[in-house]
Amino acid sequence: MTASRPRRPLTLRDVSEASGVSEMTVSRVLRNRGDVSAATREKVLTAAKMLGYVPNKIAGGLASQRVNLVAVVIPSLSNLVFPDVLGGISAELDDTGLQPVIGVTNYSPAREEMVLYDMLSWRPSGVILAGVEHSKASRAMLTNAGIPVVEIMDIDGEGIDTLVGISHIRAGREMAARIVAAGYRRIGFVGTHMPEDHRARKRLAGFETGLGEAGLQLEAREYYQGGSSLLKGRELTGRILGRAPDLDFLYFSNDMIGAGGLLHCLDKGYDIPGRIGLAGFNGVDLLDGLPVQLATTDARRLDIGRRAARLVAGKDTPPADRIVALTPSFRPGDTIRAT
Amino acid sequence: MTASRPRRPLTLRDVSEASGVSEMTVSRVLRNRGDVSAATREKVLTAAKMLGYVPNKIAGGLASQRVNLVAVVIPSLSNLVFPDVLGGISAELDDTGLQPVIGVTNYSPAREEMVLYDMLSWRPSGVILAGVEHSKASRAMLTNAGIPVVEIMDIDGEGIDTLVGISHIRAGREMAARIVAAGYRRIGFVGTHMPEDHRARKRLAGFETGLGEAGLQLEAREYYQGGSSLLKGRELTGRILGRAPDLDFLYFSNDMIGAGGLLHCLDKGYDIPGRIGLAGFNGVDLLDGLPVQLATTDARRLDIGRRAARLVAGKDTPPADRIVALTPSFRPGDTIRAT
DNA sequence: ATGAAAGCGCTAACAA
DNA sequence: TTGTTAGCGCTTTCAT
Repeated sequence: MTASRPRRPLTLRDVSEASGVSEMTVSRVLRNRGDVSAATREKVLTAAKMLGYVPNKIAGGLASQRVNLVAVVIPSLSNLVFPDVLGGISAELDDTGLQPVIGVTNYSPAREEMVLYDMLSWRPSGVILAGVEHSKASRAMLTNAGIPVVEIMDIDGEGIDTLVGISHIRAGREMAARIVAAGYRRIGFVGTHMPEDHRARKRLAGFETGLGEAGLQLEAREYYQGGSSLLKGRELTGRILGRAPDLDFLYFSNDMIGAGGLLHCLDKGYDIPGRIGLAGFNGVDLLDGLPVQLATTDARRLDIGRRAARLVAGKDTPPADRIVALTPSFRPGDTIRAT
Repeated sequence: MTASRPRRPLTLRDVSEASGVSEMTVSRVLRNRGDVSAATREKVLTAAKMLGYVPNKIAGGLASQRVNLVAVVIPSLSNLVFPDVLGGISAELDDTGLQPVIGVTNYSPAREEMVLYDMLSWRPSGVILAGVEHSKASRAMLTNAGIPVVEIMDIDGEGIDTLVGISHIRAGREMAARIVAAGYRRIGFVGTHMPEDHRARKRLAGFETGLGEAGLQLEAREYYQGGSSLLKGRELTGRILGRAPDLDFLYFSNDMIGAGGLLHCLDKGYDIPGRIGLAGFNGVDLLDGLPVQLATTDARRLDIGRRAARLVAGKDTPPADRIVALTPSFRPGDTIRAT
């Protein structure tokens, strides 16, 4: 038995009248707050359900000065890594009454600023955002918001409040060390050329540092723009090996183009990992079924999401130094010689 | 020059006092509404920026009874298709002042109900949600909300308000017709077993209808649960061909497991598309670099997102029959014999 | 072009 | 256990 189509959205008052109970008590029942007798409770719930009442959180938020939203700001949804992070956040927020609201910046600081402004105007209970590089205005907004702010993915830089992530500089450096230890010497890099993808940039910087520590340097680089796909990985790999045929290792800025590169090398019949070795970054499960498994670094995406969520939810307290540093783990796969 | 850290969030009143202009005029400036002299305008903007004022949309929404949010409800983010849909929505909403808010249901009707309840309690200007199958309560909520409701992806079923999508029944049926026309006769299916993935179910049903019209039927099926990956596609394909080695075609419920199946067949050295043909569904670009291109059907994800967004934004008016039917397009790839 | 008053629908704080 | 009152920060409406 449903009520007929209302022209005006229902309010607490409607439920109050239908149940013969004060608005305040109705409010209490609907929020499970305070003591309400079982009988009243029943009456109210029945009336609310019959009318099809949906509370107005706009009004509720204004009155209580409290909003159960957590702003989550990420650069992209099509980059495979972010859905994983969101999964971790969402899982950990599930039993807290907090709800994530997602904003996408497309790696643009200007857009990030707009998205933040928009989200903060809803007065969320906390903010989780990717990266530590933000415009001055963004930093100011976040500082002034007076709510927990967790910057995720990257811990190389100055945080606003709390950081949760891995060091990409170190991840790049350690990959270089492994590659050198495995005996590779003529090493090339294939990666994105987005100036705003700071994490990719830092990995490369760390990688070059690592090579330098072994007295080596990058022999060739190939950059691309836009999203990553197998096809692009193939093309770029063909190109870099065309220019520098004697490379014996390729480091890719992510698994997707790394896998494309791998397919190119398989196509050409190169001996992997003997003649040439390959490594990507992220640890994307999606690609696990390829004929040969790409070496990579697991970026701990799920854990990053979880830890960040626990912090904004108040389940964890931030460490004294305000940095939660996770350890990326190396996955050898089949594309790098055993040391 | 930034103002010092405020303990209390800033209000219009603060900007009003700092600029010596009434709250009302400040409000007008900040929303570009009504006539305000250039001088006043300047004063207000300066004051607002200096203080770092961020408007309170909670209060604004309550006062104006208008909220610039569009609820977007989808089953999953890790399924590659939804980010594409979101891309279309986001692109089309960009110049409307409307903002998408994403909710994820994990293919659970109960969760969909909760997500909807939650989102509707923020009084959004419209709702876009995937699929036409919803709980009775969900339908009631949406009907009573008094806002545009666009159900996307699927047009096989009864809509609440407006539908934008493709017919999955027809997509399955047409794929069957092509396969039969190409001369394949012993056909198997590999797909998800989620009872709540209605679109996959309908494609299979349409596919079987199509086979039936040619006097054929499925020779074998292999179901799986959970997400799709290359690895899973490999395993299932190995399994189904183990059980039914004489199959000459495999229809997969999506491109990801289809690609896995393809890799398995390449591994085994099967003649593709001679000895065995393969087809997936969706038209996912990500996989374009595989050694052999999988036949598939482009599900028009981006267009679906765009058209849905145009409808909720009022850029388009719904057709008389309230159904925007898009035509999925077949992509032959290399895994199906030429007709 | 600008301002003053009222009130959006709810909840905090207090009273009964 | 239930009810009353005031007011959250903004926008609508009307006045000037």
